Amino acid sequence: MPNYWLFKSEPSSFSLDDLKSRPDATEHWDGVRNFQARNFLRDQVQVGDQVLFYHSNTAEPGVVGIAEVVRSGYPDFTAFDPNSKYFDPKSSPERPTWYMVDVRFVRELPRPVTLAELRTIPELSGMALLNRSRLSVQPVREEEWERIMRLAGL
DNA sequence: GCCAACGTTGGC
DNA sequence: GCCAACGTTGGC
Repeated sequence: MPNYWLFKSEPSSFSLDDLKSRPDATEHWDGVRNFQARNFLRDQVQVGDQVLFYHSNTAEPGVVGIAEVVRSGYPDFTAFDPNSKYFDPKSSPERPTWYMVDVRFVRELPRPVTLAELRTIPELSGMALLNRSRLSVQPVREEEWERIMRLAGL
C-alpha cells in the first residue's frame, strides 16, 4: 500500500512540465529546507508512494499532476555545494541536515484542481494544505487522495 | 507588489 | 528557554 503525499513547487522554478521533460521524467526533489518537511522526506516517504504535484505562488495555485517516488530519502547534496542556492554550511556529508527523494512524472490531471476549489470541499477541510499552508511536503490521506482524483476527473 | 502567517535565529 | 526580530512562503 503506497502512502500519499502532496509536494509543492513554484512552477516558475520547477513545474510539472519540467518534471515530465527530464531524462526518464525523473528528478531530485531537492532544496527542502524546513525541518518538518525534511522529517517526512527522510523517514516516511517510500518508493512507490504517490504524490500530488502542487503549483504554488502562481496565478491559479492547485494540484496539477501526479508523480511517483522512485528513490526514498537520502542526503540532499545541494546543501554541500557552496555554489548552490540551497547551500547550507551546517550540513555535511558526514552529518547531513537535509534530505531529498527522487520522483518520476506519472501524469497530468485531466484538469487542475485549484486551491480555491479544494477549500470548498468539506471532506478536505482537514488537509494540511488548508491549515498548515506553508508545509511544502505533507501527507495526504487515502480518502483525500480519492476525492481529489474524482474532482480532477479520474 | 503587498502583506499575513509562521518558521528560524540569536540575544539574553 | 523565552521571545523579539527577521526572513520566507505563498495567496491574493
